[in-house]
Amino acid sequence: MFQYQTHTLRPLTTAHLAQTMTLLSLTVDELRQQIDAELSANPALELVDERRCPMCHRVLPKGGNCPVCSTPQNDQSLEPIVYISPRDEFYATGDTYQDDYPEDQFSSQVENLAEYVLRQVIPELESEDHKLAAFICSHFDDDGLLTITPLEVMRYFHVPLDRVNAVHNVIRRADPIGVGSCSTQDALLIQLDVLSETGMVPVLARKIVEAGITSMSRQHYSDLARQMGVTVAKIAEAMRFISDNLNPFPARTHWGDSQQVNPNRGEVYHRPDIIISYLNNDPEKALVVEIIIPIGGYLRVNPLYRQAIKQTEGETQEGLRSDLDRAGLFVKCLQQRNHTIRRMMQKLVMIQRSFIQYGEKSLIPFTRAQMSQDLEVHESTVSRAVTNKTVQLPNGRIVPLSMFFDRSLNVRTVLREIIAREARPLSDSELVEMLSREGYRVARRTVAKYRAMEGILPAHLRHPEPGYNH
DNA sequence: CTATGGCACGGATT
DNA sequence: AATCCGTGCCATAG
Repeated sequence: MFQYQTHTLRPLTTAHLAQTMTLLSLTVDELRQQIDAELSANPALELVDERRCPMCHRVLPKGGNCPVCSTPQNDQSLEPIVYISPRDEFYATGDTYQDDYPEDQFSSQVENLAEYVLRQVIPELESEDHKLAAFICSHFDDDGLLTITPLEVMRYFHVPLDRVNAVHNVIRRADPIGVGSCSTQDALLIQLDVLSETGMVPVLARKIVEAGITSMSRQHYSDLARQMGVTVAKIAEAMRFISDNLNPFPARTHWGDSQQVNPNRGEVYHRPDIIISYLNNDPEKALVVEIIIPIGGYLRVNPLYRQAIKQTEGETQEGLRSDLDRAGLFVKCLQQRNHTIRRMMQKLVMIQRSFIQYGEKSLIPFTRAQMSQDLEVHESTVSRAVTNKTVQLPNGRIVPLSMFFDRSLNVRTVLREIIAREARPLSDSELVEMLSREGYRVARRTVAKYRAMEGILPAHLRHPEPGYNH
């Protein structure tokens, strides 16, 4: 946890840097925590409940749009509009954020998942088990897996392990099935259990999951085949079932209702830190980039406080001044953070416009290092600004910001397309040929790696029969 | 003999 | 300084 040195009187430049860097790397949720903490700790800091139009900076009427800018001018310029957007509501999938439970009961990021699961299981449990359930639910990680063990829960509450396990099992069968499992393997097993209650589950699928989570994820089909004593094709079939019906990370399917059709990695389901859209929703128009700060209104140093300081003396004044300095520093750091991100997004959006508009195929390989040169900041600054942040694209997808810096995503996408429309299974070396024809020069070995990344089987295991072809 | 995966190396990236 | 990524070489399966 981030803590202030309690009595730094003047904002040293090192403190500046340290804090700005810290703030820079925070996601909206974490930033929210920081701001809340700072607000309650420091009386000199004030949250002004007033919004200004991001375009023209006029004060907005409550809940309304800017009378001047709400219908943006017929702006033909494609220059992206980048602005800081103060908002505190939950907007990820358009639904409103509900909070039936006191906020600080759970930790920030998985708060909604925790509540969602808890709400389901509460009715099924005896009331003395509620606290167990709440405790377990508050220890989900981002993927919906448990960060603690049942044993720890047992020790914490001094209750029999059986009871913990009973509660635990109820939770794991709740909606994102497998949520709260201790490992990906556990999650898969529970999902198999639940599935087998309703429909058919290939025996082989279960055996694979039980046996080799490691060789499974790396697609060692032949190893598995030998181990199980069946043909490789059978294994492939079972794996298909697994990847179609099971999910090792329960939380990920659940929040992605908009696009469940993307089993490939890359999707993230948190509230985004940045939202990109088209002006007037028109793909021909400029891009609008909102950088979210998780408060309504804006922060400033309380002017009354500044006056009060002049009327006091001695010790009290020292105390007040320290608060004042800290508040000023905080606001300044926040501004700096926003400024850096704003500049970065401005650049990024201009470079990756085609990616945003036309999809992964058009992603231009671009590194953080190049970005840092363009922006004339240190590489680590860019790095911090990028990691852990997520972006909502105009089509509604929420992806990690780091995707904008993926060196091979475009090639992988083209590769996927080639394979999708291939008439017969092409070997890796043939794929190299196809790719180079489209202008992508990669080694044979690399194609194999990309295939693995995309979860595509090797040529001799791809069905030549009428599956799907365009 | 061909296709593919493992290991490891070097250079780029973070 | 640590990590990631593309690639070459070699072993193995078919």
